[in-house]
Amino acid sequence: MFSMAKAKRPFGDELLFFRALADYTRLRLLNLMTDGEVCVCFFVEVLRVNQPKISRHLAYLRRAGMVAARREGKWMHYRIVEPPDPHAARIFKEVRAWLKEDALMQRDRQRLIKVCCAPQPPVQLRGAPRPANYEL
Amino acid sequence: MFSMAKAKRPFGDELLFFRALADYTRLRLLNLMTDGEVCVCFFVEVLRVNQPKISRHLAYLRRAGMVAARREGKWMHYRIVEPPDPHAARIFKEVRAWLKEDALMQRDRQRLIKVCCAPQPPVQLRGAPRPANYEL
DNA sequence: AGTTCATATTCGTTTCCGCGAATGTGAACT
DNA sequence: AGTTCACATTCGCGGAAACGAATATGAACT
Repeated sequence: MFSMAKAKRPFGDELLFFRALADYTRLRLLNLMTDGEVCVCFFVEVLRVNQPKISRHLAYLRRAGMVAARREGKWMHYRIVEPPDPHAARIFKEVRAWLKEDALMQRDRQRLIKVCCAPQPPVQLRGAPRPANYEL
Repeated sequence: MFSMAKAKRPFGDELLFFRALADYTRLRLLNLMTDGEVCVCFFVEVLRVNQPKISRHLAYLRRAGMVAARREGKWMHYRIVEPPDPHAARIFKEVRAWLKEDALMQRDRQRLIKVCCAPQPPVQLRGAPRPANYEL
């Protein structure tokens, strides 16, 4: 499954891994998942990015073996998973630690908390399942 | 100098870093420098890639703060340098360890040794300064 | 059955990146 | 001065990646 990508180009696994990290939107998505799984609708609301773009980038991250999805009725929750390769896993962990210190990324996470815990959530999020660790 | 890239895009440093790693030729170049500095002419010979392409990718790596150059007469030697950011430095170190285990990368390094230590070097390399740690 | 809502995918366009070819630069010579 | 050699940069082109808009899928309802 992870080695399937090797067929396309030489050095497929490593390239797929680094290319997944070489995009601002994808880094923002990973950052929002640092404290647990998050529903797609929250990504759209917090990042103020249209929904197809979010879904496309999440699919990219899933192909790279960095996230996994879980269904809950109509909603999809995405969470970070550890890459099978030990080198990739160590790098990935350090990347997330890097993101955690970045000022822009911190603002994104604060906005996620704000949206989740608001007493009156935005219209688009009525009844949406809140991310883990952000229950009221 | 390193923060200059931030002006272009948000999250400039991190993106520049990961994009530098998201190319097969650049990974090969980094891999060949694992044991010390290497002259440009050896990159061309070992990777069998035309010279402007090598120079362009080396310039990219230098902009990303991953390599530094040293003049020696007509020749230019490139070496790996530690990125200033501690997170980037740790990731970078782990990346090189990853490359070191890859089969294709090992073949590249063996070819570098072969070219350097050949009793009769190829015509293009007559008199070229050999890389560090590969003296006859 | 149909409808709605959340998400995924396809489509066509644009934008960006890497490429080869040609040219430029700068050092070491005659 | 000019020439040669090693490397850097510029140029225009082709392919890949990201985009917005439209459409498809799939689950939970009436």
